[in-house]
Amino acid sequence: MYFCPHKIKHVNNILSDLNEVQRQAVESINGPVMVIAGAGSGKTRVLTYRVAHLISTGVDPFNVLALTFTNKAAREMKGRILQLVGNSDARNVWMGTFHSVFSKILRIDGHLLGYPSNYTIYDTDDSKSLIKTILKELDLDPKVYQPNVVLDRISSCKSSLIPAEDYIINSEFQEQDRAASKPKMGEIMMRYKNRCFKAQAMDFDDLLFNTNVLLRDFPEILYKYQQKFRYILVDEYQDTNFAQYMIIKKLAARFENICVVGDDAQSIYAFRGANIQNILNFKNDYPDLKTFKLEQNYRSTQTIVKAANSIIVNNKEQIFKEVWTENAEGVLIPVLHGSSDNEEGRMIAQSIFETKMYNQLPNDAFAILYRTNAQSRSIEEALRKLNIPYRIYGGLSFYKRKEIKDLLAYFRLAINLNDEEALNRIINYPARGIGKTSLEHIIVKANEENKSQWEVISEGKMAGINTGTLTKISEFVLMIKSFRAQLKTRNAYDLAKHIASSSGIMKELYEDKTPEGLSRYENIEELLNAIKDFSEKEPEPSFENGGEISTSIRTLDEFMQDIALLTDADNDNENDNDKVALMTIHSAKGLEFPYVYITGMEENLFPSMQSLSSRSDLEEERRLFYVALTRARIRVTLTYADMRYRWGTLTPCEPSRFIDEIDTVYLDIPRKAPSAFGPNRSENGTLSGLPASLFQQKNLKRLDKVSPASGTTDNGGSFEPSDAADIQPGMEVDHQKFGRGKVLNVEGDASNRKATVFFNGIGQKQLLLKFAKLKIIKAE
DNA sequence: GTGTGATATCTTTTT
DNA sequence: GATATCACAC
Repeated sequence: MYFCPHKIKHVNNILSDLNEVQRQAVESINGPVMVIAGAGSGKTRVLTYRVAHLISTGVDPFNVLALTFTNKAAREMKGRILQLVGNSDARNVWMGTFHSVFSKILRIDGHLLGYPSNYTIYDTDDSKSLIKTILKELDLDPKVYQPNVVLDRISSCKSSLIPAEDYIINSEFQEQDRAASKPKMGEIMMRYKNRCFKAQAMDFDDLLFNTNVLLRDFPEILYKYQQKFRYILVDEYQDTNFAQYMIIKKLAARFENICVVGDDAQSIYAFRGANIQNILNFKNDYPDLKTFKLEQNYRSTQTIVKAANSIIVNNKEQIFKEVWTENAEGVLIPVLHGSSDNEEGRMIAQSIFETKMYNQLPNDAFAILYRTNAQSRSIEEALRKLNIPYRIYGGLSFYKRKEIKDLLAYFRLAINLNDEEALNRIINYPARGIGKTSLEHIIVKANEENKSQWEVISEGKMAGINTGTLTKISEFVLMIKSFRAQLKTRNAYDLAKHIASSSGIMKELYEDKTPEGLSRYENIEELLNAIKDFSEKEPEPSFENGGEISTSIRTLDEFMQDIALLTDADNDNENDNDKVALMTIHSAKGLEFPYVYITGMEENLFPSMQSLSSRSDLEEERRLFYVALTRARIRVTLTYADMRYRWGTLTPCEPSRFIDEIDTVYLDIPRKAPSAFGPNRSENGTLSGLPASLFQQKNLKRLDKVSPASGTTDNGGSFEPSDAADIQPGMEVDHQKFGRGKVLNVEGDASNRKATVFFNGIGQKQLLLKFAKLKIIKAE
């Protein structure tokens, strides 16, 4: 029923875009497949084409599961597949992060484990705060049992599928904990587990842990999902942990149509339990495995590819492969060196400014990468001084801001009355006279009588609390109950607005006239706007309702499920995207930019101090550097400083060993430190180490095809935009930055006309025609 | 019970 | 430099 001759022709055409190995990997749809994909070798391409190919050969999209690590990757992939298949069937593919897909499974079948379908998801802050409460109850010193360390331990146990019950009786662990003078670790773990369960809450690791339990203990459930997910694809397989490995193995056991894609050289999440052995040993699990190695890099210049290779050979543990490229040799890697972190920032800003002017590039051709989020400040300052617009990815997410979490806690508590962390957060915010001592009474009573805190306060009988406070508590209970009563009847936006004002949060923030208070108020408004958008959006078809689009109202409950696993990187503002990107190297994984700056190339920072003690940690840092280098298409610049503010004081720094590890023939080290503002000339007389001839080299054309960002310089002044009023749906248009695309939709009145355009290889963009320069190529 | 100011600790990296 | 916790005055 999915047979459609037209579609197949379409996909066959696309197959001709692929190189031989890529095509084989896409076409081997039956049986286990492993794709070892070097950086920039078209890994995402293989995955998306594979899904498209599956669908076009008649596989029902409902039977396809594609797992990624970030929401962003999932969304991009989905967009590209929709484009390839040209059919909304593809919407029915289950595509998402491990955590989001498993959380969905648990919403459907978690009742077998005793969880309601609207269980709460605790984020790291909730987990830490619960640990602190437990430490207090057990009268343990938080300096000995640092919440971070405790949580790490809990987390890595769950990632390795070790239940707390096993941990606490395991003599080896007891030994270790005694040696680390943390003998109560097992007890904390048990308590943590029980408290989460009582609160009907799961933390991030529980989503994996419990999914595994579900599939392990309920054969009929396992059977159901095995039947459903006949074709499984896993992205970034090198970053899976043991729990993820076991779940995938179980799901794939029946049909063994499993395709994992990864690059051992880019494994950078061992610190949170990723097990590189999963990819190294994959062939032991599936003897008739087909392995494909993608070694041709289409992204970067020869210099970058070879420099990256010269780094990674320093690692011992890896699958042998040789990444190569046909691209132009390109420019050497400039190494800039400033006297302080502030000067480092200035040099980067200056270099971007010059490169941008010299080559007429947009801001988003540049990315600045760093090891730790704290490094962004000096760079931001320098960019601001030169009026270079930038955008920070990661850092504190919108949903982690205090005011946002406060309001969300009201929603959470209304949805799940047992959500302890939410309750503790808001029972006295805004201040209503229920203080620390009262809360302690409540917690003690709840523990003594083995009740939830909500049960205790809703019964209203508490010794040791004065009657005035009791009244306030019962008012609070009544308020939450009234919110709860409206969950199913009002749409998300109406109810959210109601809660925001009648909880007193709006008033509290409105009265705060400091700049921070103002911005907090605006954030709440932004959240409400997001909920409004959500309320008006069509619900996605889902597995449970057979893909049917439901017509019922969108509730707050649904909104909370939607955002529980979202991170900052997910609210992309499509309209203002011409900005320099600032992010950690970790969050740059999977992305590419024409020009990349890797900053803070200093010992103890990159590689980080903590990694220096063990070889495997150092190797992970080196892989991280490899990832950073291979993000760049045209030029990568390394920077470091002699002095840097750390913990508020100026500390001296040494250049990173990683600079020495790069073969010097690929480096461009200015003989004398360049001045902060003079033109930044290197030895061969080129501006910022960039020969003008770079753009005339014929091989680089190939790069231009992949992403037109740099192609704009080729036809410099010849771009003449068409009149915005002439743009109509169906037209083929050219955009200076995004290249060719098709107009899908146009809306809004003359001054505010907005077009939705699908750009080849980039995806769907919303453009304000007032600003976007589009040239009509074909009028349908 | 609330609010203010002083001080200790901090920094990996993310779902 | 920023945030979380603590001590003390209301």
